Amino acid sequence: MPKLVDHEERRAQIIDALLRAAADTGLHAVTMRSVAIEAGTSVRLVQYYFDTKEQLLLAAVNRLTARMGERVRDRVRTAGSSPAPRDIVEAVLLEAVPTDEESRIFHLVHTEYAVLSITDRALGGQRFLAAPKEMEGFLISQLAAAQQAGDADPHLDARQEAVVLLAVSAGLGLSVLLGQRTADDANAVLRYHLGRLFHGGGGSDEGGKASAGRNPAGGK
Amino acid sequence: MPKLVDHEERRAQIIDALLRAAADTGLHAVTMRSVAIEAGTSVRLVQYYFDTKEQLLLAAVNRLTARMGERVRDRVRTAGSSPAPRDIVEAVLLEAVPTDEESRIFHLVHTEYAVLSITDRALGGQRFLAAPKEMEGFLISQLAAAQQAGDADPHLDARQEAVVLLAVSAGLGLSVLLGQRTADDANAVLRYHLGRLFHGGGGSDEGGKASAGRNPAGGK
DNA sequence: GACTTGATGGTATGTTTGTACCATAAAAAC
DNA sequence: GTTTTTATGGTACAAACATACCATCAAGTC
Repeated sequence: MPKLVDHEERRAQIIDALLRAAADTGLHAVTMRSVAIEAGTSVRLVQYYFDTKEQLLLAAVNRLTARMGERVRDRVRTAGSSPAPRDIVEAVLLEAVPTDEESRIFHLVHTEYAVLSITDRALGGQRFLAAPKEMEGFLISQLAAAQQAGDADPHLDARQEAVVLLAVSAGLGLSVLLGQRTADDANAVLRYHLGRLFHGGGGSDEGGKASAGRNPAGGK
Repeated sequence: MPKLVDHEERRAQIIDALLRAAADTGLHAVTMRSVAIEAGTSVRLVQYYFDTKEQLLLAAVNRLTARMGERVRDRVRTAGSSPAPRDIVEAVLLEAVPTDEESRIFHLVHTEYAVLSITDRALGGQRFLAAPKEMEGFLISQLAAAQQAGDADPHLDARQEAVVLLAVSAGLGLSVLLGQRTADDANAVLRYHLGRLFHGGGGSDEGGKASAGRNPAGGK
């Protein structure tokens, strides 16, 4: 087997093993051994490609944030042929709600890293600041565009609405991870909120309040 | 010193030491030794009062959720002489935004526990489900009351708005913990959102959009 | 005053962790 | 065909951890 090997590919395999292990037992319980076992190799190999555990964890979080960015950009790109701001915003924010198993692993480990970064200053303390700020600016511009197109109330404060949107998205995503809500319900609520924000010109799911979903909470 | 000692008080002291340690170095890095040092005693004493580490962590999360409930009820109680639903809702939701150091410790460790509970099923997997469900019901009833009093648009879906409120509150609180936002800014955004939900009858901070705060993001 | 009990400290022990070291087989280079 | 990389496995080791065990000192109990 010892052919020449694509290092980047091996590293990616090991990092993916780490992500699975972290999603399964928690990031805090990830060890060199558990990663090696999950990857189906030896501890020595993990050392060979990442030297130290800290570097492995760092490489993993880098891959994670990079792929998170890709995911969001993919959503924007595939938001339809000539998407209205509402469609773009909806697509982007829905990304924060984990649906399939892969996205669940993704967001779970991402959340674990985010919380870890609060106390472990070594772990790129400002790694989780840039992306949200950028996203906030993006949402503001989309809201402003909708206002100018007459698809949103011009009296709204675009910045504060953007912050609210970001918080709703993150809060709903977290609640799904915590098992407090189904992904379907979270999606429905997010769309409901967007329906209150944008009028007219809205995506495939029309009608604002109408999309109450299966109302899993029952009557009261 | 070996007088007779109030066990509950000693346990509370040790748990508080654990909370401080967890807020400082992260819950994952808390050890019997670090708790003992933070509490100013020996490891043996921590064993004496909690036997095993797992029981210590469990006792801590119990104390945490209990005090969280107290905090929310305190907020409701001191929400003014004859509070309108908006005042009550505002008071309750603002509790999720950490302001002083004590509440920061509180919410940080609570968040760490919540994320930990996703993967550690031993840690009362359903411990973080009851409180939010109860809260959701409470918010729904407050919104319904406001609608009947004419302080909120009767066309709104009270349940979905309640879920949005919960998500906004959690999302804003998390963003403050992550250092993405100041507590003041988070409070202002939350009040802005409430201003959009309730009209008339509202709390001390009047005017909806007007409360833009110091706008730390600058122009665009 | 003798004795038991409650509260505490110190230390030993077995396990797990990250990392360093030794070994080797296959390919590449010459 | 020998020699040098490259990729991999196994193992050894010091540190840290949770926990169990031994010791002690001050109160209460009789």
